[in-house]
Amino acid sequence: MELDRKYFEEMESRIPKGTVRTRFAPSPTGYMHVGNLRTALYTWLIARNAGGTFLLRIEDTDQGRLVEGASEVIYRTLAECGLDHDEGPDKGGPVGPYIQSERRDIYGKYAQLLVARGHAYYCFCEKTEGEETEGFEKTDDPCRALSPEEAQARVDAGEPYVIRQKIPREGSTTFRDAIFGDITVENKTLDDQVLLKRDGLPTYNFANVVDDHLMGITHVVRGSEYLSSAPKYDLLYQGFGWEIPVYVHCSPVMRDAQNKMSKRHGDPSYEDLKAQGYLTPAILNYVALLGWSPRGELAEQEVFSLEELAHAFDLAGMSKSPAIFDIEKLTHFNALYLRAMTPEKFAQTARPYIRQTVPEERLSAEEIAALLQARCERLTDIPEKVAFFQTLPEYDADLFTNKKSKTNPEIAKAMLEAAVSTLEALPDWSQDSIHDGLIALAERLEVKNATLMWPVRIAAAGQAVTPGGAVEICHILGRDETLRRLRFGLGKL
RNA sequence: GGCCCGGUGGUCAAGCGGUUAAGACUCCGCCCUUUCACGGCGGCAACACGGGUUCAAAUCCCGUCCGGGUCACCA
Repeated sequence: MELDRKYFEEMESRIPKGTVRTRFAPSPTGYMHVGNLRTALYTWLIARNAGGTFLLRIEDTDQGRLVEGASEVIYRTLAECGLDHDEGPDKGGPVGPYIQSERRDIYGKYAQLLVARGHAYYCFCEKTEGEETEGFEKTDDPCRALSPEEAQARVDAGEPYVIRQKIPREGSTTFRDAIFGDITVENKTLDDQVLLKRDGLPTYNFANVVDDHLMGITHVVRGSEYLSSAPKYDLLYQGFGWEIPVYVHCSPVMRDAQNKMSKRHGDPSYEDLKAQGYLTPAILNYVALLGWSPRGELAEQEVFSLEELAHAFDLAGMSKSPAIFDIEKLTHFNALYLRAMTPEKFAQTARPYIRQTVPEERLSAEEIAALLQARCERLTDIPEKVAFFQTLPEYDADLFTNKKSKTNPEIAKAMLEAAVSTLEALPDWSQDSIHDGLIALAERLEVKNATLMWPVRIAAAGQAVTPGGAVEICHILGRDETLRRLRFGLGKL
């Protein structure tokens, strides 16, 4: 079989040089789990930190696993997160196509090139079904010894075949990882992995090497589960005579000490987290720190915008050990981001959640939001917290008893009666006048503020714990509703 | 099982031969206060184990144990 020199020269000529190029190469499963997102983030950060190029490649090597709309999840997630790519299926670029299923013919040609270079061979053996897992000795594949002419003859005769990598039997291979350093393995522990399958499609490992090279990828970022196949990658690059990229193997994100995060275990995807009321920047911030930490001056900093991350990011800060995903810490970051919003922005964000349980427009979403900002960690906490504004909950009279506020049913009754007449007589219903009126009343009655405020708040809200105090709640409810609720409370005493 | 990687409080995580072993989350206490929260202050809690090397080891070496990954015509 003739090798088409021109083809390879043409492919080579398209490869951009002299800049950092990274790629995020997900399989379109329709599910972006947290580990995936983190890998995408690190990959993006490496490119942006160096002023390089970040590209997206979809690894959809068929295998019947096609999920409708799965690529859209990827595009949407990257866009929402601000991980913009410079090249990709939707953007084009010099080294396309960027979808593996559209690159099929490429792999076959390169597999043949590798055979010609003596680093791969045709194998005509029957498919092995992994039934010999017990025997550790890898018996040499007889096809490895076939002469090129013999192999070619059988191919020409239409015999089915795969193409396998020809791993040297002797010696060892040392590869370098940016995080793990130099790792050496004996070549004899490596197997002659299949490069091109019987159906002519490449295996994942082969497609990756070919694509990464042809796309000019300088930093291969991937999960540490690929660490053990890295020496085979090196041998492949060497076999082709290609420059070996920098490997960046990221340790996994775990759900607990022994299991990775997984859809199967019901661990949340990026979209799930958003649905649970988490903010995108908070998720990114948390996830970035799960496996990377800043050095030097920034070692104490925990809150990072994407821009700040892009500046601060360095490979030296990457962790070698797996990290357990802690939803509580994510929640903490989320609370931080919620509080850091401007009141206007927060109100806008919170409004739909408020309106879930407080549809009545008369009850100001802005005012309710103001009470909420320091008091919620997730947006989804909101509906339940504010429902009492819309509907007075059923409550028991013993709520009026509170030791610290020095109230009991008897005192509460007196306080509510006094509060009702004070509030009725207020010249206007501004927050200030409610506040001043009640404080003055407490003073006049010679009780501590809490003794008056507690029963008022309980009657106004119908529950022991509320966002905001008596004054704010009364103001939001309005005079009529407040008085109605206070009188109703009085009825219980 | 072979090979590879990892192991600092419950979790994330500084540390790079000499530190009272940072910081954050969680939890607990106190202050603030009109409940709760926010904020402030304080506290509990760690170098897996055993040998070396060294004046000196969480840091370097070896072994053990534990955990993970990988050994597919899956990605």
